[in-house]
Amino acid sequence: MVTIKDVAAHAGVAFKTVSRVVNNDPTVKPKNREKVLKAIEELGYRPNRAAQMTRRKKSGVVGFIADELLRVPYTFDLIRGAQDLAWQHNKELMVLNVNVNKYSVEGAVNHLFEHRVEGIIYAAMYHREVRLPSQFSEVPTVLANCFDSDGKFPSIVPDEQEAAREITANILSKGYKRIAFLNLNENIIAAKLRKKGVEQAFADAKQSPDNLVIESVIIGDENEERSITRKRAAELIKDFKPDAILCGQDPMAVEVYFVVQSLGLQVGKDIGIGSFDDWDIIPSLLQPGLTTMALPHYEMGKWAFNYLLTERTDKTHETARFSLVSRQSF
Amino acid sequence: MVTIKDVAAHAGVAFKTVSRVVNNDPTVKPKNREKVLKAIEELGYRPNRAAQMTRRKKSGVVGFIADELLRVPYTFDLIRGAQDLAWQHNKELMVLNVNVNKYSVEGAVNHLFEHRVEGIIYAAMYHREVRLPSQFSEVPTVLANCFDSDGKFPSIVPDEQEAAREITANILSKGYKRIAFLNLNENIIAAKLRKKGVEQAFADAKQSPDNLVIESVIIGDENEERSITRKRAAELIKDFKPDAILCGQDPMAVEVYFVVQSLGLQVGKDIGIGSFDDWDIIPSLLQPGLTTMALPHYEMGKWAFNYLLTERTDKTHETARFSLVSRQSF
DNA sequence: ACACAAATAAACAACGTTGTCTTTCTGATA
DNA sequence: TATCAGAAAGACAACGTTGTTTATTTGTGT
Repeated sequence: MVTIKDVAAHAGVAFKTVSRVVNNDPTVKPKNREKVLKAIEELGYRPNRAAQMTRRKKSGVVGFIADELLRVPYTFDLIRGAQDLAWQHNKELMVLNVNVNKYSVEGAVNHLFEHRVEGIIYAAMYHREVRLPSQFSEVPTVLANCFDSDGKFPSIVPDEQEAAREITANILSKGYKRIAFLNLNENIIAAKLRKKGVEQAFADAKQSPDNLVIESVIIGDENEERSITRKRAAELIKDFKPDAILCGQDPMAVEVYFVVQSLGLQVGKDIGIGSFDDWDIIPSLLQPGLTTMALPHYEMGKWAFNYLLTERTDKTHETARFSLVSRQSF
Repeated sequence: MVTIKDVAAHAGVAFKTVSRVVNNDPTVKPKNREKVLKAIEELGYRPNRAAQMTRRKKSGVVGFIADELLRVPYTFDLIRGAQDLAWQHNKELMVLNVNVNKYSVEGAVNHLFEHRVEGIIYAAMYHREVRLPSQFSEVPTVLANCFDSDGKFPSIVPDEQEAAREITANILSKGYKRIAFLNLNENIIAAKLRKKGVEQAFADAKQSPDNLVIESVIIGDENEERSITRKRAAELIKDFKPDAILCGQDPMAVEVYFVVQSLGLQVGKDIGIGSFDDWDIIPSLLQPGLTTMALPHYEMGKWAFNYLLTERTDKTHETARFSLVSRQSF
């Protein structure tokens, strides 16, 4: 590979002058700068990042540990958010996938340390509490879509409660009165908080809680879960007679669409449906399109990277707002 | 950060000895090795990758350019495949996302060159022809899920024709006789080849082409496309009366499921449905589960990385086999 | 105890950059 | 024209490692 010295020889200047040109040092005479640029062009010189890093003693690398991520499509937006900002600021984002079976968190952190990362973003696939090995305290670390019990690390998580409140308020404001909320399993944090949000919306709107049913679907065997969802949805429609159903996640809404159709009803007309996630193409695939609260993954990714960038040290615990993606399901 | 010299001082040996220990050089006496390991442990020393790279003149980095990738969930398996192999061989996979609006291919390649990548995998979101800028010839490059017109680069693409033949043969072998194939737009390579595969299966099984209808859905406005799919599916069921429908991709199958249900028919009983892609959770979300040909993205990613690893130079053009994921839709 | 080879360890240079210090230009002023 | 300050360019060291050469230690056979 062509080095700074090759360029210098070709241009007939000292190699330090080439370095100056490459780094936009203004103390290079235009004539020399031109010569150097020409030589760079002709030889196809590109600075060697590894050498720069060793000399500068700065890596410009931020680590991104994706814990069990990427099995759910939209979670990739977390990475995308961080990536976009990294690119803008001329930093490298080193993404490492970890999961229980194959790649350990310890291994990932070691790897990142060898690259002298200037910070680490630790992101979880779903909103949950995490416990990080002590190594993390050696370098600025931010948690995205998760938090640690001690509150030792700054973190950003989706504002579940507000999201649930917002979509419920929205449903109510359209005149729907009786709502069934098919919540996720309540030992998941998101489910706990969303339940509160839904109830809050009811209280705010001064609606009787008699018009609200909240049920949580136990997550166990996936196939079983699906049958249960369909069965419960059918029963609810028959017994409770809701005029709107709120689903814990978009895939659940798909089931409900099928149930509704099989009962000869029409979504958005006979019954309203709302949901959470904005899961890949699912909401727009359904007919009518599913109105859903989009998880703020992209924003969280950006926030996390920005936190590291600005070298903050406060242990803030931020929440990010979902955004309502309106289609025609209610 | 603690360096090799700090460790040496702490252990009371020459810093070169530490280097030897780190690199498993057998010419270190057990006693010294132990001292050094202890010092490493105590000081928390980690080799500096950047320094290693400059000295060794090898980066150990392979670039992965994801062209418009990651908007479709399963395409991530391309990366996963490459990543897994990279990890196994102690290499770095540097993934760069490019797309028309934001990140240019030229920019990505430059970036990779600065890191002195030892090879590049260029992957496309869907099976298609690509035209790469000349820079790529400077470094070993493999194309995954795409190919170049000149055949200058080795490439691996899914075996569309064989996949179509296989699933069609499968459908026929289960006793289905009349098949409607809702193909993708035929100016897409996959659609062209799959059409051949379906016809081949019919010929192989000595079935009359009268029992086969192939239609391609024009991809334009997404919403419009969906209505068209539903409309055509309904018409076909009514007029052509197929006993099985093969869909160009899983999302299309979702539409067909709804149509079938609305006609009071049951998938897998009154009518068989097959598809292509194995798109995220869609196939298992449907009831009954959708039998579909899974794209071999993971395998292609692995193959591409392995090609670079073994330093092959032949310009082979490989195909990767889909795998049939059997559920209950036919 | 001695020579001598083999095993081990140390010293020193090198990788491709950038930081710092020194030297050499350049041009304005007396 | 001589002087001098400031601009520009060069020389040299340094970053943290590994490759190579040289020196030291160790162990063996006499």
